[in-house]
Amino acid sequence: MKSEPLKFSIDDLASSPNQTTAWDGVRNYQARNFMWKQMCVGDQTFFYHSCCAQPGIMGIAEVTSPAYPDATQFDPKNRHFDPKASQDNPRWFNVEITLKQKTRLLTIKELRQYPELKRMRVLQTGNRLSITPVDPDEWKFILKILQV
DNA sequence: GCCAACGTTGGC
DNA sequence: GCCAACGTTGGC
Repeated sequence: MKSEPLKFSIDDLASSPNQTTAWDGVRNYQARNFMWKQMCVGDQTFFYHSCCAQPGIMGIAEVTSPAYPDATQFDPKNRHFDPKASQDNPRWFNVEITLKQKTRLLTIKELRQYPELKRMRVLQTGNRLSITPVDPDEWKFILKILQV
């Protein structure tokens, strides 16, 4: 799961109540569907910093709530307000995630050096999805690199 | 349903 | 700041 550290960094997550946050504001259907239809409570995710000097994996978080309607879509004052969404027919959903641990910074540059990760979704050219699935093999391999 | 135009993302 | 890539919008 990607986040721009200037907007919401891993330290922001660490200092959130219960080290937990709603992953709201996602306005891409594919990314929404990953949260809505594929994520389960207990799933783990890498927390990734994007759009910064040193993009890369910063830590591990866990999904701690099922998907529910994203509250920001109903709030006209919120920048993620969606006039086409209604309480009866919400369009956007989010899960909540909880920080499990910070890791060292594992940069995109380093990630790209491992042939084992060549097919990793987040590394593909032109990938702009803020949420992408990680293969179990890729997951295990990265844990090994991080020695966690 | 097609497709051009436009906006956004994100690495560099 | 540049630029490639891609999603969305909207006219037809």
